[in-house]
Amino acid sequence: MRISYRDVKAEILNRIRNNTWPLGTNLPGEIELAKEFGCARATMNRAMRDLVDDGILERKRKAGTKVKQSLVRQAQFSISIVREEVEQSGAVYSYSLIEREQIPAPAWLRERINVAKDAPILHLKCMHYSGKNPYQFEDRWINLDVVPAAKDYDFEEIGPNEWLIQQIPFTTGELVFSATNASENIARFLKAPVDTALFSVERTTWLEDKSVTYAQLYFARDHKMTTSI
Amino acid sequence: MRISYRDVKAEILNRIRNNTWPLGTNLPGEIELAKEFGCARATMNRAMRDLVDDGILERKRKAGTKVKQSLVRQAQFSISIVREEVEQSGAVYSYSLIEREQIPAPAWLRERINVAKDAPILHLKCMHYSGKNPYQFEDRWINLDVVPAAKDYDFEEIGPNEWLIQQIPFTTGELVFSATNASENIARFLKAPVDTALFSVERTTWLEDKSVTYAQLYFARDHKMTTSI
DNA sequence: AAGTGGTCTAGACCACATT
DNA sequence: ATGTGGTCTAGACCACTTT
Repeated sequence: MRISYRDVKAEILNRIRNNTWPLGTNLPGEIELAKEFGCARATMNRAMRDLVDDGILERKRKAGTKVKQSLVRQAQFSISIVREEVEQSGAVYSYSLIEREQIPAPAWLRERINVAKDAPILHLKCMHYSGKNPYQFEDRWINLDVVPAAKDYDFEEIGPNEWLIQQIPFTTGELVFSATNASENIARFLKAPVDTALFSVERTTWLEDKSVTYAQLYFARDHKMTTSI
Repeated sequence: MRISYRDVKAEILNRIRNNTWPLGTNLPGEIELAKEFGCARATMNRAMRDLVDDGILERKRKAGTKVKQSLVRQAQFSISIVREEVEQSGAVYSYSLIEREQIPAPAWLRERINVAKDAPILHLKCMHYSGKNPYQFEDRWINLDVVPAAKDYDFEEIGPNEWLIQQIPFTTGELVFSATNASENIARFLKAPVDTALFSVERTTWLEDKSVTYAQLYFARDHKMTTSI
């Protein structure tokens, strides 16, 4: 049988496991290994590139390939829109807009995202429900200089999260996960006692180099985010 | 100039952006597209496989390639060992073992991980520090049937997290992120008021189909976990 | 200047899923 | 049975890094 890049990956992992190639080892070059494994160089190359993605190997031109000193696992999870999150759990999703105001960018926001002084900002507060239970409280700020269409959209039916993804799907961003004690206000919306520990996410989004939106998301008590590694 | 798979990716993304290929569209086959783009089929293939990894396209043999209906972004972050996390922030890492006991697996643990009744378990409590500040409290349970070597290791110098990665680097597992109100006990260790919202992680680890370890990790108050997408 | 990985090509055959 | 993606090969040239 021909050698598959999967076979090559498996064998390389084996050699690392059984200490033929301990952590930190420099491996032979692609051409040499390909010859030893009896496969084409392209096959060896794909296997090794895959292992770089998996966080197992490091490669540098001229320097060669080595086994990473510490094998950090790559955890991965997908960020979907809230509605899909809820519906995937089998519950009925509903949404409600709490507040909508257009204001100049406050100072604290200008420290977080790159907007001009007095740039027009749309500030929205809304709730997402899973069945009858509160699921997430969303506090969102949209840069109207970048997304002027938001000015004319009422956000009564569709949440800003879902609307924005439809409008400008190709953005980069940052996610910050943390834990927050529920304020009186948020506690009321999420039907939890004040000071309850809430899982929260801050999300910042850019389009090219322009700041699109900043959002603080507070999940209902006991919310868990799971990922396999 | 020759067409690179990066060029192909960029152009495909452009066509999705400008609605040449709206969400959900079925794309032409590889051979046809490769001809149109003026590149080899292998190049087109690599570009498209990359876009599948990026969560943009879906491919099925015979059925063909289509733009995903909803573009869920893949957030990725690497799980390193605590010491490296701390040292990467520029602080000095230190560690201390609080408690070490060997007991039969309690019932609640047997519900979480797959261990035999009365299987010997090593239970460890420890603290990780960033400089003089508490960084993480770790409550860990190790299955001695799978990792018998832990029986003879004292964990005074090296934490179970780091030790386990050295011993059995190739494991699979699950991570569960949540927020917890600090118990009296944990609050003391993390030098935070009782009920402070703490970012916490549960980690379950398997080797093949055998349960290796279960850990509850509580980070110091205001801890943030960041990832770019 | 030289060595190593990065990528492209053209062609071939395989594997899976649908018809 | 057929069409589409999945992968392997052999060969070539390029690009980055270090010497």
